[in-house]
Amino acid sequence: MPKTLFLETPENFSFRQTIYSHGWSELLPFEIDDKNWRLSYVFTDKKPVSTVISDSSGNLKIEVSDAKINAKSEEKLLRDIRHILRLDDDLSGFYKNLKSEKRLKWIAEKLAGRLLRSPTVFEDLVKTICTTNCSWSLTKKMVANMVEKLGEEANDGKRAFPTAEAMANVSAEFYRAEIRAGYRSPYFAELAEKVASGKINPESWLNSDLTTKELKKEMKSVKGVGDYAAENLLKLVGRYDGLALDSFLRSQFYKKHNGEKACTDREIDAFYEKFGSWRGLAIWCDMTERWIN
DNA sequence: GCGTCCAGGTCTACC
DNA sequence: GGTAGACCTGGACGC
Repeated sequence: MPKTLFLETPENFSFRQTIYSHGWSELLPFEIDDKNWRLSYVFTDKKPVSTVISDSSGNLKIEVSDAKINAKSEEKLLRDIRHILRLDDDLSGFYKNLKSEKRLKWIAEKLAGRLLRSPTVFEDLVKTICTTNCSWSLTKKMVANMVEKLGEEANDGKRAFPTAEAMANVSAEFYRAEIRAGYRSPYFAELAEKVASGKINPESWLNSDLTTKELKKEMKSVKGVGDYAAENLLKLVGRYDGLALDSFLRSQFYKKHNGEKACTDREIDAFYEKFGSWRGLAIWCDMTERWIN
């Protein structure tokens, strides 16, 4: 039996802009229904909880697969939903920063800029490594394999993203043969072991006292995380000073601002320098303007 | 059917 | 600090 919960959202929040803010909504356990604008996700607590989230007159409607969910788990579930949809993020500084640029005024008007994220930094870290040096279809396949082969099943048959412990229980060869992760396989085995054993704690990156430069260095100490991956993770923990340039962003920039011609990363950097500590969010919104506008 | 290219890059060795 | 070459996979493309 399902159960329905509601969660109040801030005035300057757009459910559609947030769930479609980047590709994360296409990576399991996320599933997006962009005809009815519903987002599904399987959360992990003591046992997996399958949910369908939708916009309901300015509030969030959350359909939970397990009606027996207790008060404590319900509280954690709502806290996780606040986290993934960035309900507590303050983007007023970003919107103010954009006022000087008329062509970007749509960002504040449409309430864009909240980047969907996972309940844990660990999950975002693994998924980010899955985006490196491969097509988007392969990223989806690797993540789907992890969820289907290592994730715990909820009562409706859907599966959660695997825990670090579950990921540490399989070998690099498993990642190569079953997940199809290729050369990334030993990276995942090593990362899972380090997180499961407490040698590294990606969740601490959310509220770290380190400077962005120091935090980026710490992120890059994880095998498989380079400049792009670290800057993407920084965006997901709320720091936007890096552009996280990848082949997608570069090609979009060449098309939109450079007459289809390639240019250097330094030139792209210079183009967004005026947005200061918000430049990473500015370039992402600029390059994805056509996604749902 | 087969070969090549490349995609939401990173690592290592070397200079 | 900068750079060349290697690295898995699988879809797209040309032949």
